[in-house]
Amino acid sequence: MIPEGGAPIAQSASGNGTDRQEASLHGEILLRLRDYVVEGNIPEGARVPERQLCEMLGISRTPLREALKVLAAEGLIELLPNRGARIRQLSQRDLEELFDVMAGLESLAGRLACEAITDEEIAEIERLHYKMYGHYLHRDMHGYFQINQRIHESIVAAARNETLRAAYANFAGRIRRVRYSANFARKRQRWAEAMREHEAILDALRRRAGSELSDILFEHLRNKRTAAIEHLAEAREATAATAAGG
Amino acid sequence: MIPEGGAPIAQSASGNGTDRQEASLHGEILLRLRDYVVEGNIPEGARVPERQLCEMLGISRTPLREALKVLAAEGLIELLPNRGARIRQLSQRDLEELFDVMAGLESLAGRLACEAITDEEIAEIERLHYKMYGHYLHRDMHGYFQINQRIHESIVAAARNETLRAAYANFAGRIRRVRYSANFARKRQRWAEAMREHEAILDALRRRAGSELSDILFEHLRNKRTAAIEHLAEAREATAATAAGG
DNA sequence: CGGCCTCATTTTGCATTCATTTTTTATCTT
DNA sequence: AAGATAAAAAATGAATGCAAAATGAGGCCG
Repeated sequence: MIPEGGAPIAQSASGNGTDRQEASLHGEILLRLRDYVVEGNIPEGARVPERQLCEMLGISRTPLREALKVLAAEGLIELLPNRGARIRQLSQRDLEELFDVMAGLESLAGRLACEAITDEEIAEIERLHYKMYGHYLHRDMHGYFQINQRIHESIVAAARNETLRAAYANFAGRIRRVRYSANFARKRQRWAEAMREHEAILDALRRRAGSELSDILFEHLRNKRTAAIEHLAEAREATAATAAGG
Repeated sequence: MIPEGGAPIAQSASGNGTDRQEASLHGEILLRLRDYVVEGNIPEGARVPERQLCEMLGISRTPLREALKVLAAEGLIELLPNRGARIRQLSQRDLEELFDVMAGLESLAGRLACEAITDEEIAEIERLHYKMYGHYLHRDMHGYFQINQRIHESIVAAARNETLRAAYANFAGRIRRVRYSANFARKRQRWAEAMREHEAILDALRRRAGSELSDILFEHLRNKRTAAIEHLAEAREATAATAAGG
């Protein structure tokens, strides 16, 4: 007997760019669960009872468990033996490591992009850059961040390396929930720096200076990391205090 | 009823460095299957009937299928809908991409290593380097390759980034079977070049010149890639000819 | 004689069931 | 009353059963 209360399955969710394997229940479930987790719909460290998810998704435990195993392999959740699944709690160290790996991958993407990028693609990135500059001038954080992400994705796409793109998407998914909250909210100085770095990125890209671009991208992401970690540490302290204080 | 003909389960195989999750049947199966595939015990593109694997491993299909899903997520096998698992056939393009990603990760590892590596670790790598040089002088390919791999692993270890190490191990596993056969068998010139590059790597490492080391490592791996792809293309042509010719 | 269609067999996908382990709760002891 | 203990409830891990899809064989038609 299949419970019918849950959400419909068919609507393939719009995703984070990782591999899509449609049409098989567990594949569909995987996509939906991944997005669900990545979007941050479940609090960190929270237990995820299988039964509940089954009802929510309207399926039996078998395909669900298969999907959970994959998500665990991707690093999104933790699977404690005999104790079920938990949303993976990222320690500060984990985040530092993830940011560094992302930096390495983008650095690589920039280097490869210089070998293959077309003038049209560069023009498109320039267009995004100036649009982003507009958001910066208007202090529109949300718009800025969105375009910023598109620029970085464009660079990864220009690398013409599907394996790299998939790996990048995977790591991006792991830190996505943190990344959203890890902007230089009030740090205007850092924001200005980031803009300058982006100009340098564009410049190196125009000149197809792969090695140089690689360096700039790494440093850029490194600075992002520092800002994000600081921000997150403050946020966690705050929530810890709230939790403790009542 | 559990068939008892198969191999015993308990012996945790020595592995490729990816995450270990012992003690749960599917975890044990995952380790064994991964090693089994990585070692190249199954020909490329071959179908792997679940039933047969179940008998071989002495388990039911449920944990096996969970393990297969994970291996597919890791990129070691392919899971065609309703058509079962195949050992993933790596196209030449796939290999190029994989080598580039490996190059990027090692490049990153070198950069990070320069920030944290101790004098003792450098000394250890130097020791390996000279040992490798000995193998080079004696034209001992196998010994050379083994030490070479240990050097690269040492650099990754020195990066002090567990996330990076796991990703590196994953990608290394995917191309392991190819890598073994992808040496500069008769190309003595390339071998000499590789030795020179290794000296440059050591030099940059001693000076903790992260950005420079990053460049050198990338180029080093890039050259390796070229050699490997060429070698593999020849090998595939040969086997194709053999298969066609009878 | 070769290509196509139909049917039997095999294999995969999923649900259900059984066995263990964990977690909770109620009771008992100190 | 607090802690420990044991039984009950719930959740996980694995196996089995059933339906659907794919593969292969055999016959039919051109």
